[in-house]
Amino acid sequence: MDNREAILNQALRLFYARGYDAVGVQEIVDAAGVTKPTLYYYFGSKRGLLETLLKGRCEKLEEEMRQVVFAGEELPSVLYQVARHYLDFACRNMEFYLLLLGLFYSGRQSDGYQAVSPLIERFYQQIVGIFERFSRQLGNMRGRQREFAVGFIGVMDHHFLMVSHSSQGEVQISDSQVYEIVHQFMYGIYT
Amino acid sequence: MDNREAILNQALRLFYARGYDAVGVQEIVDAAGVTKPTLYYYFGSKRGLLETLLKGRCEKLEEEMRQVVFAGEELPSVLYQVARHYLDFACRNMEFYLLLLGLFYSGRQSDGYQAVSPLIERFYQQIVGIFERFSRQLGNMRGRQREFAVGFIGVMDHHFLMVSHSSQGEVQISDSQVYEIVHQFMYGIYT
DNA sequence: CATCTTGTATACCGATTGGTATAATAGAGC
DNA sequence: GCTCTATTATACCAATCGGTATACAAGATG
Repeated sequence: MDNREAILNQALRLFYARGYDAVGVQEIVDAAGVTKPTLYYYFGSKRGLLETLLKGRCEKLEEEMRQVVFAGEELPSVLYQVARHYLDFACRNMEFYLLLLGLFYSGRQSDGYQAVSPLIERFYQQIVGIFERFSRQLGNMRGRQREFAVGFIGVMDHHFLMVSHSSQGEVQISDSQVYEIVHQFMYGIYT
Repeated sequence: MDNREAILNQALRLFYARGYDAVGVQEIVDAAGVTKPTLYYYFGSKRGLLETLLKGRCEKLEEEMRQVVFAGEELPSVLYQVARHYLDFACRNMEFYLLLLGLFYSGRQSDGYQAVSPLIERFYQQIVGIFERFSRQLGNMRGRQREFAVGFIGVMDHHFLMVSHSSQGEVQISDSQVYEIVHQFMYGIYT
């Protein structure tokens, strides 16, 4: 059972660094110190390995988010808490999070996109739910809840990507940075 | 010389659909109706093909942007024009643009990221330049020009990605959508 | 002890990978 | 006609691809 974890960890590391398609099964099992049949015993296929990897960690993110999405009576405070926890998760699971983003931005006929797309959609629904819950406070939204969610997640993702690009190793995002990101989203750049 | 173009076109189509690493050289030349030595004659390697492909189209984007970045005396009108032209380019070159995004979001040790990263950085500098030029109008920016650029591009990219996901074939972004994106970026969601 | 399930390794499969050595073809300049 | 250069095809390379047939070891259960 320890081997299973080792395979998942090494697969994450390698997929993140060089991409799902560029990494061979042989390389993964070598790094994990096992042989191919062991990998295929646990995951059935390379695609199955990817799906197991994504699903497990995505459920953790979704779980963490569930506890924050409904905490707060005011939209700004909810958005701030969501951003704080979301970016915290991204920093704590940097490799996984960047892998997720990369797969989501890859070609739609690729294995990676097809595996990640339904998981991302679930997360989007959580954020859309926030804007629906506070739609009274925002005046006439004209059904723009999803656009707001897209904008909000887009800003967070892109910021995290750029921060992680300009620093090697551990990534940190301070409270004040989170505040600025959310503030800019809510009130624009003309503060 | 016609074969060269055919190879570039088919490579773009296939890389976009299934990813750079997942597409073999053989498949590209088959689709283009040529043979492998022809591809290697023109581009030297698979990586060289990708770089030629990216460089050629990126120069077109950069050229188009140069004509807009300095047009206008007010920040809002410049941002609106930039967004309009940028998203126009993205719509007109959907496959190329999504390939670009996908490569930029992929692992840093991958061929794709390494080929695309310097090209994207040049584009970022163009946008950073806008916020530097209008820094007087924005009050104390505290060196946040790059953060604004990151936020601006992030919003546009993410919106385009979501629009292209939810529609197949030709993608269009109306003037009013562009207006909303830029408006939300400048003034936030509390309009 | 015998059996059954779980997990792992050796050794292999056909297909495909990126890339190339060699030669043929074609058009241009002399 | 001759040669030079640009372009293309045939046929091949070693290496790697994802995946598997078979056997073997270990622990639990009867």
